[in-house]
Amino acid sequence: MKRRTTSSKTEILEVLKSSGNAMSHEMIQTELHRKVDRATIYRVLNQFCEDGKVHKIVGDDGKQYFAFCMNCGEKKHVHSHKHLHFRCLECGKVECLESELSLPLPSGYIGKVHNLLVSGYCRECGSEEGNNFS
Amino acid sequence: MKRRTTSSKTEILEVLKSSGNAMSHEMIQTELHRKVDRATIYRVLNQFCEDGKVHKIVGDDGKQYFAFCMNCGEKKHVHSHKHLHFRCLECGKVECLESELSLPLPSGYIGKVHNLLVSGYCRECGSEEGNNFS
DNA sequence: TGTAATATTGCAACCTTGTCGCAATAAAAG
DNA sequence: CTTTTATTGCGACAAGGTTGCAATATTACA
Repeated sequence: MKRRTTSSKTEILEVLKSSGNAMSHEMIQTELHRKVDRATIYRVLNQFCEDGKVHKIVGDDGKQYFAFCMNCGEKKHVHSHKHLHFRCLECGKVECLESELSLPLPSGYIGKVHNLLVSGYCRECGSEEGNNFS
Repeated sequence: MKRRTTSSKTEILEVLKSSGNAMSHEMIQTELHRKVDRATIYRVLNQFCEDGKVHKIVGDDGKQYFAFCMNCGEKKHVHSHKHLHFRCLECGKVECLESELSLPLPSGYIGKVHNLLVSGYCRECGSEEGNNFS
């Protein structure tokens, strides 16, 4: 299966890049100028994942989020997205945090995929008037 | 809403306790002797979560898993399940790991819920003949 | 440039997970 | 034993994601 360059792919990647955050299929759809089918968006995103252009994180809301990931997208250590993610319960933003964590597994265990997410309130949403989360 | 003790509740909690792992609704259902409705299982599990008897972790498969959590279930620091989880891609087991991690958030960020999961191959599945994961 | 091969798209259909409303049932209090 | 009301089972539903298929668009190659 040789890949072909299409406008869907370039536009979706562009949206992810310029956003800088991890985005759900829905977020991407609303950012696209053209109307692109749901199935197509997923197919494109899964291709990007395979190719290591993008990585996926599953939220505690059960949804899939995809990120171009400024921190590690350029580097070549594809498929080792061992960093923490943060999802804001207020504004919905999902971002990659820089922190490279060490995750001690029991001996004999082999870790393949990392899904590390904290949800809560980001700086903007946590400091808003009226909000009093702790 | 005062809670009532029912056989569904006691049996489901018993299954979770004796398993020791985090279980999906489906895993629980197959362990129950009696037939209990899917909706009931979810309602019971969500009650347990509210009461701090059990905690929930969302897998990178998008499914919800519930654990009695031997490590912290007895202690009183309810709702602070900041530990790592491991899901085996081969046998499906989901377990709570002991490790208490420190998760550095950017300043101003407020973490509420932790969903920390590594998936891969557990000791038994990783060492089986024929398997050559790396 | 024109044509064939095939990757991609849109659409509809489908599956799974999880939730909800409602009537029937069962636990608890008196 | 009766009343109150939490719980259950059933069916229906919504959302997220995947798949099959025919139509379309890219690419390679003559």
